[in-house]
Amino acid sequence: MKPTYLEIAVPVPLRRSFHYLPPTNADINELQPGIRVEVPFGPKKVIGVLIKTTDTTHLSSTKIKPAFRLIDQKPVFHPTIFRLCCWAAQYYCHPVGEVLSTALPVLLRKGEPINKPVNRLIAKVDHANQPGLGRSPKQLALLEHLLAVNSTVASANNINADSLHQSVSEGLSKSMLSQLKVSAAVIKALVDKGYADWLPFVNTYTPFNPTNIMRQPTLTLNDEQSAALRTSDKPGCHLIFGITGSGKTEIYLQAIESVLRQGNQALVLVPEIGLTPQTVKRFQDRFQVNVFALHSGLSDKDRLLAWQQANQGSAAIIIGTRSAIFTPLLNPGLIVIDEEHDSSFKQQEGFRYSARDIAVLRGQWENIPVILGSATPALESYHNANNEKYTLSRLQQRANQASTANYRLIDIQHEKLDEGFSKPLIHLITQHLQAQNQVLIFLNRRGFSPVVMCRACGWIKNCGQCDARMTYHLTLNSLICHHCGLQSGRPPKCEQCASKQLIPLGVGTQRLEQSLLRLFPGQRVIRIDRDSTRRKGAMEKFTEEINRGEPGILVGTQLLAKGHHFANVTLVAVIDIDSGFYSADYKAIERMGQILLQVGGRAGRESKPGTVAIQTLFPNQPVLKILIDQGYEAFSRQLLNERQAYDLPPFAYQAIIRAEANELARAMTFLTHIKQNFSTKMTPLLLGPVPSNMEKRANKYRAQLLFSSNNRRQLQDALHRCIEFVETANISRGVKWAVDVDPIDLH
DNA sequence: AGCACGCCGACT
DNA sequence: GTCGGCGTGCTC
Repeated sequence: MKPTYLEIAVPVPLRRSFHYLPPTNADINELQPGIRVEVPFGPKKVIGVLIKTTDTTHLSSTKIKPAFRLIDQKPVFHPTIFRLCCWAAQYYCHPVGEVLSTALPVLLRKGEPINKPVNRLIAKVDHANQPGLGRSPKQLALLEHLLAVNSTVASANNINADSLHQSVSEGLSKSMLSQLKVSAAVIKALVDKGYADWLPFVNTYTPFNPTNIMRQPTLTLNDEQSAALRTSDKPGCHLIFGITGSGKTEIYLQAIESVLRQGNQALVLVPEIGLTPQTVKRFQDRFQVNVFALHSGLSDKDRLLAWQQANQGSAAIIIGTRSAIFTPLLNPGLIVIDEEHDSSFKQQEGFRYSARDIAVLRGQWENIPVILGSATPALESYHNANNEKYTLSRLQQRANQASTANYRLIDIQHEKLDEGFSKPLIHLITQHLQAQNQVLIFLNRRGFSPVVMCRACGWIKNCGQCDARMTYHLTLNSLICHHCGLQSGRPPKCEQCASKQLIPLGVGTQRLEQSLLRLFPGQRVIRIDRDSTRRKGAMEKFTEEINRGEPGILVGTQLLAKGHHFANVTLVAVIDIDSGFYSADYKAIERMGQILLQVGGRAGRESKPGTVAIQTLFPNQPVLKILIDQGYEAFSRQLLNERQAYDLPPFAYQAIIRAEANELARAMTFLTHIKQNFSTKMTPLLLGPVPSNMEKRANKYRAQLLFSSNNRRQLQDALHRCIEFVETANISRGVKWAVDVDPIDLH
């Protein structure tokens, strides 16, 4: 018999697999792709994944080592997830070992068994009427509990560890006992009397029961919502383009409801902003099933538990951020991507995948519907809907009868600004406050001022490690670089001419907060940005205070635009929209439009009409006018026309090879080598290399080479050839390089 | 990515 | 004379 070799993906950034001999005592039937294998790798032991077995190898038999052991009997990867990972490794040009690794919960990555037996206290008698318990009420109660747990029905709303969901007829684990507040002494006494004992127990989960899934009744949908729900219930991808407040979540809920009724599971992806607590709560309030929210505070153990229950069909709904797209589902029924335009669905480092795009593919492979929802869809999604790759449902009414906000541009070309505020805006704010309403001030720039300048000679404090100015932070009385985190004290004098006249130029949220307190004495001002909400629970405290509804002013960055609803805000003021117009990045305008509508959507909920006031130097800017006069769809069409004219995505496919080094020349030379090696000049187009927008960042010089083509296949071929070249030709000394397919920012 | 091997400066 | 700096190269 020919020897069989194992082709193993090892979690290292190497774009190739490694051959091993099977462990000496391996059962040939267990060699299925997707099992974990512990192997020697250099001087270490690592956990790899079996890609496949093969009868041939290019290696001499002296080089091949035997694997230590097979960790799994059955593949730890659900077939679809395994296939998705292999596809993603290819598509995103990322080492397959690292891709597989990101798709697994941390504990499984480390080689934990999928089902680790846990010791449980189990009754050793079949009734509680035992001698010696008459004077021990607590022991008797415990024994009765151990015998009675059979009939216990797990509460569905609790998403904590192993205390529930499984049938508890087989005893109680340590954590369950401590939740029941049973003392160690009582347990010990019962064990000593021989009525109970600790035995290893393997958790298994059974698919949830699809009867009696509702906790709250379904709401009535309006015509638009009903149409959208009907459209979205078939396999395929469905875009729900609904203005803020149009009731997208209710459609998700009802789509999920019909999936659950068939005994199938739903996977919901949300942006990275605190998992939008209100959304999660609505799911848990509606359904009487296992809802797992994969938030950042979860322990590795809880994460594995959720993964297992999803994998075994007992979790009915899984809500998570980007990486949750790799959660296996026994009975997949639906994938929902909420706020699908959100950039957090694209990982921005390492394995740069788009969870949204992977979701669409996963839906195809599992033959289930995928619902993408947004008030401001990404241009590529809208484009796909226009091309009938996705269905499109529009929701243009606010479900709760609230009127839509009216937008108003404030021309500040001839206005003298008082710490960022124009006179008309101050007037408007005063009116809304006097009417006992709340006002939201939006500025996407934290800190006090983005520039500190010497009045005498014009010197500006720059970051020593980046090509960037340092931002002055009032609370710390120091300067911080927002790109690398470098912090330095406030300079006492100009470092060029020694003048003491150093002035902060420009406004950030801290400065707005301060001037609001001066302009509107006695008003409460709440600032919400990354600095003020860093503390755990701070955001919750703020939202609670805001929702009490007393008049006041909220000032903050885009944190304010995401996920939170403020019912009493009637005026949203946008301080500086103009930076979107002169950015070098062609996607800046799209993002500007999205953020304008998202933040505008915070105004005028409930019955109070809302106003959105926008300060701008360019009140006649055509795209801005289209957005405000005709809405986001007209705005999207306009941008798509421009993208088409310039052959930009979604009309072309792009990828970037990024390089960073200690000197710019090194990074540039590296990329030039790649380009020169690539003989075909026509397709795909190679642009650059060019230094990145911020050439120097955290003491590294960065450059990039852009690939652009109308043909995805050709783009992929070219990329793979270039990577092959980099890995064989010895040109990457001192250069850190990475591939970004479908980049969302071109910096 | 790790980790080892390997060849040149400041120390008991 | 050694300890250790991180440059380069390999991992089945």
